[in-house]
Amino acid sequence: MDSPTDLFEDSSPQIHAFAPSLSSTDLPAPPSAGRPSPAFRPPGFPLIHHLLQPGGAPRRIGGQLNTNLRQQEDRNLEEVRGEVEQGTDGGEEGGMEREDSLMGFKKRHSDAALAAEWSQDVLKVKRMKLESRPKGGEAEEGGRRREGGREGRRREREELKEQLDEARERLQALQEKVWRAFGEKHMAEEEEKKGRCKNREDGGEDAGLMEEEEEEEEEDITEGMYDEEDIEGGDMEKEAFSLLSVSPFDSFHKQREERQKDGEGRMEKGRGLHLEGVMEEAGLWLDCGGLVRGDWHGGVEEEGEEGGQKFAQALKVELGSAVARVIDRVLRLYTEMTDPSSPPAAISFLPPGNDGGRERGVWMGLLTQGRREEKMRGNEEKTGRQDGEREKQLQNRSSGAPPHRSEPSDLSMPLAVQSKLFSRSLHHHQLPHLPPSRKDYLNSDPFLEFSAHPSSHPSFPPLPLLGHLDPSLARHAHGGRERGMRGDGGMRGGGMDGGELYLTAGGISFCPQWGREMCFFMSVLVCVCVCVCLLNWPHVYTQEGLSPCHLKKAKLMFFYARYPSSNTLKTYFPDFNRCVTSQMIKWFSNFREFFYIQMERFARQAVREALTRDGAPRVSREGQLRVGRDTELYRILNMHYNKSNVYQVPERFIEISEVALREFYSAIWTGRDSDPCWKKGIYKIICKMDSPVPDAFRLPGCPIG
DNA sequence: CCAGACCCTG
DNA sequence: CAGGGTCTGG
Repeated sequence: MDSPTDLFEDSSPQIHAFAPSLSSTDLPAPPSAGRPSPAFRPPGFPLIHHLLQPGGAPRRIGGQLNTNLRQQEDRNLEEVRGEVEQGTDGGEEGGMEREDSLMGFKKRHSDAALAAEWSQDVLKVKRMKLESRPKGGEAEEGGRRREGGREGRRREREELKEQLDEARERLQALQEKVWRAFGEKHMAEEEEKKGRCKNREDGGEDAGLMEEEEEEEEEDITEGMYDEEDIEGGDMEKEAFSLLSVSPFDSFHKQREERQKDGEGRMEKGRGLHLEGVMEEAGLWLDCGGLVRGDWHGGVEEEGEEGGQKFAQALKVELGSAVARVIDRVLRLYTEMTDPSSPPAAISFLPPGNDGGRERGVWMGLLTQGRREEKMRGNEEKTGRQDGEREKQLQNRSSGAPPHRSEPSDLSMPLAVQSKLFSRSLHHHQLPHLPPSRKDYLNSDPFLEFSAHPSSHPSFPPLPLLGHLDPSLARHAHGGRERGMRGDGGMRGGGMDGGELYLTAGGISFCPQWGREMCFFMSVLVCVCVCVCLLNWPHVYTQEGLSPCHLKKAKLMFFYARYPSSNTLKTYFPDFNRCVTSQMIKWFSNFREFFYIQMERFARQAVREALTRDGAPRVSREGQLRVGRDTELYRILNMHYNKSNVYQVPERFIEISEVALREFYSAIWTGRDSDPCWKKGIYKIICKMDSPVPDAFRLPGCPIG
């Protein structure tokens, strides 16, 4: 009735709304396993399916889920597993018709099959999300509309299928547009490019003042791609930032807007001029195929779901714009980097499985070599020395030799871009504006990092930050590269996180058979996957949980509130999201546990002492049953909740501690502790004694030093 | 049935 | 402090 449970009035539906819903140990085998593996079968299918196994995410937070939730996870897993199996068999059959039509639609593009597959994968992603997510919503509603909900979902699913078909068509249209743009822009920009190269040689990007800002941005990209020093510098990181983080998603968390204003302004200007249409298409496509449509058209009345809808809506927008940006970027990369001697992409592309992989590798190598040498000439003229190492690299690349354990090759430029973006996000030490090592970073104060900027609500972080926020990203980066393109796309032990995503991307870029279109699609796919990852595992960017500063603050809050509601927690932790809510609640559970254990211990000790002394407990009671600042009990509590002893323990907490101590003492003395539930009464008393947390705790940062 | 508290263990 | 199991009120 008024058990402590009641104090968490609003927490239940929100805690796990975005928590992993699947177990990491039960990842289905890659659907492609055991099948005749076409040489050109993109790992996209297994990739995206693995990505969709949220269990691959670290379980640290997910582990906070209680038993029932875990059971729910298992159930979801079973259903998703079934879905995956269907997806590989029946799903593909069904997809064949569409694929046929798609092939017919784009006969001249020999990679249309890939396109179809890719879009199928996206559809599967959506389908799987639809299958799994509404279950959470169902649970949240306590089964009230369970029966009706199923029919509703079926309807929704059908509705969605139609929309997905429509989305598919739009995607095709988009692809058409892209191909056209390839050819057209290639021709249109040849002259412009020559001019730019000259400018670069003459001394840099300042010369671009007569160019549109858009062109400057393109300059950044190519510089970053071709110049190792630039890569080490920061251009690529800027690109990574702008590529995925600056987006309409930010309107969801308006606080972020200010911080990103700079980059955004730059981006918005540079974007969407001649490619506006493409982007519109991309956005439209994603809008139509909204990933979790059922969620934001469902129970609006629930507060918890409302947040989910907002999030989903925001993600939808983010996905749309991110994909559009990737397309935009990749497209521009292609068109700009295309050498005059090389035919337009649409023409030069070789069919999948064709032995032209190596050939294409050479071609691409030469393609980039020209630009690279140009760039190097410029640099060497400045530095006045030759760089033999670079020559060697160039030779390797142009010979098509597999760039064993090196930076992603230039064979697949977009993927190389992606990989480098990821790489940069993984190798944090290369980021100039961030601490030199992960350890340092983690030892620093992420709480302050976040809350020092009111704008920095962890909504959708810059991609490069992912590597910082989730150590697992970096941890697996190297090993994964070694593994390269294993059949499972570099999966290890069913684990799946952003790091694995990178590995897969890296693996792709090592495959010489991959054509540019393939890489283009994979780039988009990778982007989508990143977004999906972030949707499913927001804790990936919440620094694998809460920081020591969060802990410190929570402990101090415990002086005031032993049973804070999740609303209270949200109020006092601005950088709070659903994933850390459960952890924070667990913390307070642990705090209470420690508190009551101490109370019981000292109460029992007092009882013992009273009994051994003279059998007259009343005499010693006043002396023993107090928690003055001079007592051992106080010292222990202070040590636990206020280790640094900088904070003045509120008097009220001492009073409450005394109440608790005496209640325990009384219960033990009267033998009520034989009742297995004897503590509940005490809990009830204590939970009514919460006082409001001072406003100082609302301020960002640690409340004290 | 489920979320959350409690309990125990590492 | 985290994780897993159990219990319980709603």
